[in-house]
Amino acid sequence: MDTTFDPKRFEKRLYKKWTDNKYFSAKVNKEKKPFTIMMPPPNITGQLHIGHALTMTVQDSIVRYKRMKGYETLWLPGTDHASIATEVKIIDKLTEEGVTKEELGRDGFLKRAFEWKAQYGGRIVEQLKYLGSSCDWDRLAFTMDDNLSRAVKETFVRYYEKGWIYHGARIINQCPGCKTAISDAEVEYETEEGFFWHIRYPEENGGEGVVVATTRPETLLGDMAVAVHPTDKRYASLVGKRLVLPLTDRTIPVVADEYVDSSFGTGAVKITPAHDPNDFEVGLRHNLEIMRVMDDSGHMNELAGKYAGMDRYEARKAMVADLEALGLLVKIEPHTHNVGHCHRCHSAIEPIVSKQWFVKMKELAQPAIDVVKSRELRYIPKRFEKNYLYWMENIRDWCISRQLWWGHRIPVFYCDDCGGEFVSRDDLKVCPTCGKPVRQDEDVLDTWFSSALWPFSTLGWPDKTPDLEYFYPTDVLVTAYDIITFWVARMIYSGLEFMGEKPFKDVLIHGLVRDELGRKLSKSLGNGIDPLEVIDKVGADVLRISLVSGVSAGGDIKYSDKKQEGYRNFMNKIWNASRFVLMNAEGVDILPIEKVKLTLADKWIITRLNSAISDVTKYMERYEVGLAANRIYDFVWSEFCDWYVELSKVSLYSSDEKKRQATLSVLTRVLRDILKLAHPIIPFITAEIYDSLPEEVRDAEDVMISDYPSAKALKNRRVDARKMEAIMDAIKRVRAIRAEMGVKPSRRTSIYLKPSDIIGKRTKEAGEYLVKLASGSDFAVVTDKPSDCATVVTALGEIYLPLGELVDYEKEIARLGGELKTARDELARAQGKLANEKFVSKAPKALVDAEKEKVEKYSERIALLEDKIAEMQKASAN
RNA sequence: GGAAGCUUAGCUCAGUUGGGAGAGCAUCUGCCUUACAAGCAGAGGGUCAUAGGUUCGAGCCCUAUAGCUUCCACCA
Repeated sequence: MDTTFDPKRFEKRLYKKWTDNKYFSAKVNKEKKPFTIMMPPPNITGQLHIGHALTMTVQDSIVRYKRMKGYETLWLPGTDHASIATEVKIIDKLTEEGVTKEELGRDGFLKRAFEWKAQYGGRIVEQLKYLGSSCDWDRLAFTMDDNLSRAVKETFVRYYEKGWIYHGARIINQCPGCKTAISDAEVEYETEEGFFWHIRYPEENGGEGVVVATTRPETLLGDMAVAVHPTDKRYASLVGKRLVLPLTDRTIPVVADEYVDSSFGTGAVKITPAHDPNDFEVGLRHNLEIMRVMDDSGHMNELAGKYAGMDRYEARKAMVADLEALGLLVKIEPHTHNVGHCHRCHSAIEPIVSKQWFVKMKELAQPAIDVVKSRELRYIPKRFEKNYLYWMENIRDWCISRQLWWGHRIPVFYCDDCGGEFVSRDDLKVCPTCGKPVRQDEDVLDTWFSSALWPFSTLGWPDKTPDLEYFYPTDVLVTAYDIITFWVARMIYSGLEFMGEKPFKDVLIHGLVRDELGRKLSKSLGNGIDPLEVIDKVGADVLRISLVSGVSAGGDIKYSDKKQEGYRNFMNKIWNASRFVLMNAEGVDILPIEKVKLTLADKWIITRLNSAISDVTKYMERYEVGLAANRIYDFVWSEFCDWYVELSKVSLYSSDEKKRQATLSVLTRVLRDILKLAHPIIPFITAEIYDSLPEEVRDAEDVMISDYPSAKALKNRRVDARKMEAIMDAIKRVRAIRAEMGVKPSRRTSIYLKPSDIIGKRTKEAGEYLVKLASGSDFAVVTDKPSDCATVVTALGEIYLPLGELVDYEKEIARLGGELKTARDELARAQGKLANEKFVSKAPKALVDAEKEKVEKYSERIALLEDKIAEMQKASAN
């Protein structure tokens, strides 16, 4: 093995081995319980970013863990066509080439889109492989694959037949940039500094009329009324009268409607049913006509008179100027308000009345609410349920049609001849009624319409397949919180509706990746992190554990170079510790640890390993991958490397072959279990080292298909472990006092021990460890303190170090004085507690006993320290 | 306007039936001790946001306040 860890030497090779051997593939296997995760399909818009790396690492860690735990584990990968997002990207590219999508035509455009998919979809797959993702590549899915498209049509038809899909004119969010309708969920609101234009609408008969305040004067041309509150005295006399609509020759009525807030603006609102959702409702109540004055791209249409053809902002400017010239512009007031923007292209969205396809949500939503309320389907952490339920309970009908080309075309066919409208699973060419040619609806479906079906469409639905039977419902859905309403909710009601069963048992929500300053990572901020660059520099394992280590349910994680460096060092630590073990184990027959005579240190590390295994297992069962990673880090570094490897050198460098063999058996066994424990999180380095383990401890062809360690497999040796801990306490205290006294490490000294009861007969063994780890030259058990010695009071007993001239009496007295003070404080504290009757009567007995023990212990210690100090004072006087 | 989360060492964060505050990084001191200087040993550093309450006992439970973050709603 090389002296430093270099992931480039093995990551690709190992991944190839895993896929060649089909370790990732899952089949229906009645002997085993299934464990299934559907990968949230990344959009084929580009490449994976650091957020993907996080979510994929969490999923892969869970999946690898479950696989080692003996489940038939399916992690099903795929990509999403991402209708609008991808179409925008492709159009950008076409624009660079100087081509429009219209010039290409629908078929030409789709050809380009599939080429795009091949390129970017392929790249995403490559990236997932670099990360180490153990997904079943034979099942790689794409939302526009034939079978998934079939599922989409099936769904549409079934909804339609139930009367849950309708075609109607409603106010939708029009994105002038993407030139399509978008759903409510795709609108992002931002606070902007704008203006309130106060405009006078004179009375028909020449009266003053009313002043309305608006933030969008360009919609004035579509005004059909002015509304005031029914109880507003200021305008009571005007209700029912007609006003002249400025810049036009139309007149409009004043209506009274509860919707108006008298205290806001001027208390009079212009009503534009075609361009505002609230106004649309008001219009319905007052039987107003709908007059749409803007087209899909945000330009004024032919009904806008002289403003026709102008962009909405251009028209706004022109109209404001004209109003001013007419003396109808009363004032302009600065006004901050929220403006909706397109989630994709960031254009200000325009509410516009339009005929679109909708899904009725009320009935679909109810079971999806119930299943979460009853905790049959759980969010982890729970607090996200509240968000979800609020959204579901207030859900509005879902606008599913998009004026795009890339996506699933709406399976509705029109016959212009007889006026028939047909919904069909198959593509119709002619009208079923009159036999004339039909045309298909031009629009495509919202991209989430297909991803809503992901948990079962990928398993063969609408056919009843063995896969569906076995793997559905899936076990856990892992995703970030920003996608709950878009996607998670839609999968839940779709699963309940079509499968009659929830699509997953748990939803594990993690946060977003942020930089050191807590900012979102983005290209525009320049703080983006490219996962591939990180992998190239430090390897996939480092990236994985760096990401996962900050993850705690639902919280965001911060990524920094420091963190990355820390875990790079950790990998190196594992690498070198393994190197140490394997070098020493060469040529030695390794035995099962049950069959060898164990040292105190051996027994100690086994109890610690046991504890680590049970903690890590507990965390993994709860999907707390971050905590599992931390626990592994602590065990490997602080317990295994810092202590056990050092302690083991006593045996390894001894001439006792049996002892050597025993300790090497423990070293290799513990190392093996470390590799297994850590494998789900850092798969590459663990697999690479596992392959080099001695045959005797390797229990599988590859660590990824080996059994996960079990705490039950190891017998605990608590009593001896406690002896070892006393020795370790002594080592630490000796080291500390040497450092404090400025004793050079090169200066070894004798170590004399006046043992306490805890160590029993094993003082010789204790001495070996002390000499090795606490810079000793030799060791002896004594009953009295030799002269010119510093005293160290430890759990193991009193230790004397002959430091002769280095013993500074004054310093020693001060140091012991300090220890004395702490001991007295502790005593006082324990006595105080015991003096409290209520504590003694109410606290658990074990606790009270512990306090009593403390009183004894500290009393003894105080007496001892007082003695020592007195001795010192005597010695210094001489 | 509604809701949620966060506030613990200089920084990033752990702390899960309430029983003496932890890690990593940073800082300081000393070490090339034959796995590792990407390392080892030692040290300093915290009225656990503030104010109350419950309890024998609160970082943890309850109430209020402040600051930060996010989500939802969208009053022209």
